[in-house]
Amino acid sequence: MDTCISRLDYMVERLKEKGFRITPQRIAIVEILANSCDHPGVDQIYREVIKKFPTTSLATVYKTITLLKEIGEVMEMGFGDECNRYDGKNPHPHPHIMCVKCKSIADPDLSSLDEISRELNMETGYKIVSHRLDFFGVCPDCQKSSE
Amino acid sequence: MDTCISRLDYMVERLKEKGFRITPQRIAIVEILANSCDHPGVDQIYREVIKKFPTTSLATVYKTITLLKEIGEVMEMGFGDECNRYDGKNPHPHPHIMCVKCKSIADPDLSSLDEISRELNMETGYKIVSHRLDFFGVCPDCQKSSE
DNA sequence: TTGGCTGCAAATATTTTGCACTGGC
DNA sequence: GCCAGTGCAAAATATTTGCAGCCAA
Repeated sequence: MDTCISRLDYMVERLKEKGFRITPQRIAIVEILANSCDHPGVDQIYREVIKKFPTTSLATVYKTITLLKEIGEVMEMGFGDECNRYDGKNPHPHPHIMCVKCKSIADPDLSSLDEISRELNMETGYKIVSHRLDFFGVCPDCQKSSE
Repeated sequence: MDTCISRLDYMVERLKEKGFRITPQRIAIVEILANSCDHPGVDQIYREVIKKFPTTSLATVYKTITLLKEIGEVMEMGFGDECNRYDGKNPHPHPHIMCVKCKSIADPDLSSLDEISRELNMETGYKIVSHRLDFFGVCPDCQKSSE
């Protein structure tokens, strides 16, 4: 069942069933997105990929990410300032917390967001399709090192 | 008192007290940011400004917005996809709701966000300095017109 | 008067696109 | 073998910067 296959395998499966070809470059990119907990940016993914496939171009990274976004298996996190960051482990809206110093991003546990969406729907008449909730702060490590 | 002066006057005052010069272009840009409810983007501001001062350059608009961001009187809303949008009426974190069709942005009423921040602080050890909560949906008007 | 501000153009950064070649299926 | 995918370079987009002249204080 679904629960038995890895996120990597699941994403590759999704690509296949949508009729997209499975290339080594795509596997490498999907693998990075599926396995890294640090919500990598494009260039981080790129640097990682060229370790395995040195001729890979940045364009391919962009194209693959765009593809994965379109089939809903990667979520773009929209931090326009720096380059974008991506979540391939959990591509559905959920809260993030970013350290303003080291730029690390973690996934805190916070419930009751869906409830807020529903409340908002009733209140405003909008048909809510998505949301984002991001916190910005200083992580415990950076608080220590700045003393 | 503070409560008696307009947001425009307040922002101009803030620029003065920080030692920045008050130029006609700056007043025009601040006025747009202080008075428009539609959370304008850079080019919308630009097009508005050149109605009054046709020689104004895009660079000046960017510089002024950057300046206002730095003194905390304008909040950047970080919708990286399209160009950025800005809130000059209320530059402090508060929920937004954007229509994915017409790109309009409104300010819904939602309380209890500060509470969530505090909860998060305790839970994660981060020192929260800011947050953003944005909803994406289809506004009532666009729901009608797509039927 | 004078140094910050403006406006122009060039530079930068990021992402997208055109196209010939390659390789997954 | 066919055509989607790749890699390169060029283009498109958004924003920043350098600098000469100007004007708010």
